Amino acid sequence: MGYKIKSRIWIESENNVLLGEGRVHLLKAIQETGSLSKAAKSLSISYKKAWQLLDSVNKSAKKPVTINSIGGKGGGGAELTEYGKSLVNAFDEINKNCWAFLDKQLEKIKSL
Amino acid sequence: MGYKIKSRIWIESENNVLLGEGRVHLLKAIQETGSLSKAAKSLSISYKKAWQLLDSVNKSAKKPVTINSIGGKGGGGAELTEYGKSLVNAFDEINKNCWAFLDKQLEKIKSL
DNA sequence: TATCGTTATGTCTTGGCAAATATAACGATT
DNA sequence: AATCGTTATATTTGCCAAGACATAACGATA
Repeated sequence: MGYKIKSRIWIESENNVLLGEGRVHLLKAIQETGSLSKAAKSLSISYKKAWQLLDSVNKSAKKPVTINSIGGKGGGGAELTEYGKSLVNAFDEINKNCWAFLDKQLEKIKSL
Repeated sequence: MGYKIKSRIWIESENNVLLGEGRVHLLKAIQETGSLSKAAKSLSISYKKAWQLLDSVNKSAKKPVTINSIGGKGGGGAELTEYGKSLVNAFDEINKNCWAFLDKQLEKIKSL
């Protein structure tokens, strides 16, 4: 019965997308599973798409966001760096603040 | 050399999109040109796309946003209602406020 | 050195959306 | 009733991005 205000935010670095909601979801899934391929499965996206996203994040960031290992015990894996974790946390916080801010602004529409 | 934060906001009503940036651009162009077909040309989108967008806006809104006339002098035309004008103004204001808010939040990323 | 489950890429196919095209309906003006 | 530039809508065509598929590279372990 009411209006809702929705938003999507993202962070760019030198005209490249660094972080958005999809990328943050992926980073969180990597943190939980310890592997890029498992993260892709848990998000129901192809491994290729996940890899391209992560590659783009790491190329846009000033410091590495993940450490990826190939081969070895278990075949390899991926994990977030401390920098990556703090980026994810900062993005989440900004996003939540933005939602709260927009909810207040919505009154301007409802009163019309 | 710096990070930028970007956003896209939109307003939904009963799970239908009422207003977004594209729709607001279209409404402004209608206001300036007095016609949906001229508005479509000025935005370099097809007439069909413009018509579908406007139709969706009018179906989602509680009151008419435009008055469209078919035939007659000049073939017809479209113009914003007072309600339509106030919706556009409210959206613009919310959007600008959002940008300013996010610019402040960006410090949380820069300091990492 | 054979195995294993990853990361890292290239290629090929397809489904859905956008654009182009066509045409009907309309009504004030002449 | 003929004209005109719209609004309104259906149909077809074309294109691109996402997905499916395939495969190479890797290195710890045994």
